[in-house]
Amino acid sequence: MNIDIRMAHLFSTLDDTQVRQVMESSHVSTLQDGESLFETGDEANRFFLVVGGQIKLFRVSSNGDQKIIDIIQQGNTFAEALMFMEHPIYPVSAEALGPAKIISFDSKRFLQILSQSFSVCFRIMGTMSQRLRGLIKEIDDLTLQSATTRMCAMLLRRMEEVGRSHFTLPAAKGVLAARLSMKPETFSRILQNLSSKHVLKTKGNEIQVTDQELLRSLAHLESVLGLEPEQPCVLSGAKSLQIDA
Amino acid sequence: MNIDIRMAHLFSTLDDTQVRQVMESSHVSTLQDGESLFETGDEANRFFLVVGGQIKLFRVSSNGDQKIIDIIQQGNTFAEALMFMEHPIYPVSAEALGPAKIISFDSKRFLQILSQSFSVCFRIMGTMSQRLRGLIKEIDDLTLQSATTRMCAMLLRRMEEVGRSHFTLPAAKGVLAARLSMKPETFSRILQNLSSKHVLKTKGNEIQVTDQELLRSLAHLESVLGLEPEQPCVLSGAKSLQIDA
DNA sequence: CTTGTCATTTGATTAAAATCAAGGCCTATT
DNA sequence: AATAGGCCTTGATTTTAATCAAATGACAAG
Repeated sequence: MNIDIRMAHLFSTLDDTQVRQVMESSHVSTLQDGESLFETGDEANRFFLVVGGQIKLFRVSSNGDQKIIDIIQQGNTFAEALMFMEHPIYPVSAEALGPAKIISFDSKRFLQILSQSFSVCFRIMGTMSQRLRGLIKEIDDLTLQSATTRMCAMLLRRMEEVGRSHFTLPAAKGVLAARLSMKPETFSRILQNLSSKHVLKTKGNEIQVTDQELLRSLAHLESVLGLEPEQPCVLSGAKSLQIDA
Repeated sequence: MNIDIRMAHLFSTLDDTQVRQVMESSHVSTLQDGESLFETGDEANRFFLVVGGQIKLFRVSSNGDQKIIDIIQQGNTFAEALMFMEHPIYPVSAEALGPAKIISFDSKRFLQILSQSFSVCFRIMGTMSQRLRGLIKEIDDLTLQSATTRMCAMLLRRMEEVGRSHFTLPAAKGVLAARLSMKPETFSRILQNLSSKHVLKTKGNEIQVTDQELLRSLAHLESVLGLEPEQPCVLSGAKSLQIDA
């Protein structure tokens, strides 16, 4: 096993001895698509590093549909925040999104190592407060904004991430829909509407943004009000999806 | 100056001595609307607590218009994540949104205090992860549930808090509405509908829960599906608020 | 090449909550 | 008591997204 866990910044400041210590309590698993890692309410005595693929964190509501809280990309750790709690319980469920490979670590053991180094502590606090920020932002993404706004914000984020106006969606549309807490149908319709407004072109999972300006304003809800009312979208079912006004 | 900075989770586990130490390096400022606190690219050696008002975090894009990243509400700290980084640079600009009052803290000094003991670090990490959990819960409160569900959950919480089925709403209805992320009108209608279903009686801000059973099930969305469809509520405007169905 | 499965799209409909527009009802001040 | 300004309520309407129901498409297995 020659994976260097220092790729994850949680471990990046550990020296060789510490890495060895940590690895002693670790366990590598290969997961198939949809395979569960843990569920909401399980006792949380391990945390994880995604070595390959993606892990989906989600909750299931009583009516059965799931809200995707986060999708952890390879190279990142998750559930490490819980290790500082008294009776840690996973607040979400986790399963592989496509085939994935993960390493799990014993929380207690890692805490012991932490108590040797402040710099590792500080790093963790850094990640945690970034995550806090992210969640807070997500909360108002979810409350203050419409489905279209959320969609545009996501596209914009993605666009800035890759640095080009042409890119591939980072996951299946249905998954992204859930992530943005909307139904796949709604996702599809919004995309279709943006397309009819010449904001972007789609081909499968390929997106080509053509009107960056408009996308940006839609994503921020500002200036949208300033747009001139245009003739309604010709597509009959799309009445409710009009961007303008 | 008798502000207790322990209202912020970052400080919540500090003892009196530590609070005093932290306060020594602090500085209180009153900001007018639009007054700048720092700009993108500035060296980040302080972090902040919003005591009053709101602070807007934003970036200015190349074409000159600004993108709002976040709005920090009073009682919250911001830019503290940066203090755990190597060469901290503010990634956003910050300015007051309306008149605001903030306290700034010296990051290095705070780190020194942290370095005094692992237990303080661990406690902070503990609080942070609790908060993380809280936010996750809040996210699905907001996404997985309907306005009625949120309302019922809030009433139930309140009821169990005071331990009686008769209680006073903890704030003005409009405020509660905003808290539950709905409009005052919606709040009013839901209350009215619950009333017509004999779940509760209202008189001003007084609530008397009469059907605890039903309230509970509405708050959990379970078993709601099992209810028999009843005749529609007589009030014409209330069609969309029916609980059953 | 067919079949089956799964994801996506499309259309029609319904439901939930926002919005718009009055009114009503307190309570504080004059 | 009269008036004004806040809330809160109510009604009508519109908007948004969910739901239901079918097509369509894509891809892997046989």
